[in-house]
Amino acid sequence: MSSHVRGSGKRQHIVETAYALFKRDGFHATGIDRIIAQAGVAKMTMYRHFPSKEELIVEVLDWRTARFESQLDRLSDSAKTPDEGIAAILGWHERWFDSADFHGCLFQHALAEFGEPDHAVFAAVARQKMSIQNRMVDMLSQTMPPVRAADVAMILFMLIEAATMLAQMGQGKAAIDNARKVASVLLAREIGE
Amino acid sequence: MSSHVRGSGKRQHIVETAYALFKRDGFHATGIDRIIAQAGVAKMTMYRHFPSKEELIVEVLDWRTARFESQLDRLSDSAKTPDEGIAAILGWHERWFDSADFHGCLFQHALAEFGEPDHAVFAAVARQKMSIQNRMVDMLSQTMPPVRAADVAMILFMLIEAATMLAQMGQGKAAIDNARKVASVLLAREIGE
DNA sequence: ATGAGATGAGACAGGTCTGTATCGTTTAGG
DNA sequence: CCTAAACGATACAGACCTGTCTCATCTCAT
Repeated sequence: MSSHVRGSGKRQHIVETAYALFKRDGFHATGIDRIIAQAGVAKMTMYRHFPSKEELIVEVLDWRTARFESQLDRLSDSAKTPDEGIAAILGWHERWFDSADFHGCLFQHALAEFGEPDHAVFAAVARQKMSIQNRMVDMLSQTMPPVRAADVAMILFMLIEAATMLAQMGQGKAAIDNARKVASVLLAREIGE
Repeated sequence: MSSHVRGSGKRQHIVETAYALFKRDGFHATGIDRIIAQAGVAKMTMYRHFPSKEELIVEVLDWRTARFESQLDRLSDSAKTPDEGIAAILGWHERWFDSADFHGCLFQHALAEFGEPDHAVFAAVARQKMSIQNRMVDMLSQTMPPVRAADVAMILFMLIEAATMLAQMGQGKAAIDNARKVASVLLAREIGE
């Protein structure tokens, strides 16, 4: 009764259910049994789609990366200048911090639980973090030399990542405000040499 | 032969052994059996000192906070100006990133695995993060008004936290360099209003 | 040296974990 | 309608988890 999800929609349903549980409880703390129970799916159905829990985690992270990218793509369309683009990204994060079930950055959490550099989950995290960083480099390269764009992008990236962590500790508003102050300086004047 | 650790030194030995394992493998992924085996200690010895694994985790975090604080205290003694103090903290982190068994920030990892705000581990993380932040506020208050010192301290704190995470992804050097660039601007000129 | 506390060693309980196997049922496409 | 694939339900294996319990041994201060 509850679900007429069919075709390959079952696979996606498992991914999104696992995402919600991983986000709230963590990866090691979330068992396969809880995922399939929450998804209303047989265990073998999950193991036919994903060869292991680890592969499911990678799939969840990559799906989340794609969704995040498409959301930022929509924001970029309505931003003409780099300043507007950066402001849009900061605004997106500020709204995210206030969303109902915000539990910090899933990729930061994945990095914490799977910190070995040759782990598949580590690679998925690196993909997402480089993706957002490259996005800002591209935006900033419109109005500044590429070397400086890389520095400014990394600084903004660092502030956003830290703001996400601080948001989990109840200081998201102040963190975003301070990130904006630094951004305005970085985008207006020179820094470094 | 391996151990003549005795008295209440056994408790401390368990804490430091658990610290090394938690740091490398994470909290949920590290079982009690591995901790006591690595420490060369009976299971009941551990459970007489710590009522539960969760309390052991809190103890490990608080001990690590104290050690971190005493290290920074020594650095503060040889720093006259806020600029020197901030530079010393950044330098400490830069050396930390290059240390042999660097695996990122244990407190960030704890926050990832125990993200519920009313959890004892969460509180231990918050203590450490506020501690380093307050330390910088105190340093900066020597040469700037307290409101601005709070903002600058938070920005520097954010850059340091993000640099620690980036160091785990192999970008620690560039991250610290960029943190230094922002610090020099924050300490020299005005920001915000 | 003697009694009290700390410890070592290991069995044990009860639960959960990942992953596999089996079998009956449902669904979808030709 | 009919066949082949997908799915649900469940039992199962083997390992690991946290935490408790017992008992022999060791250490140390008095």
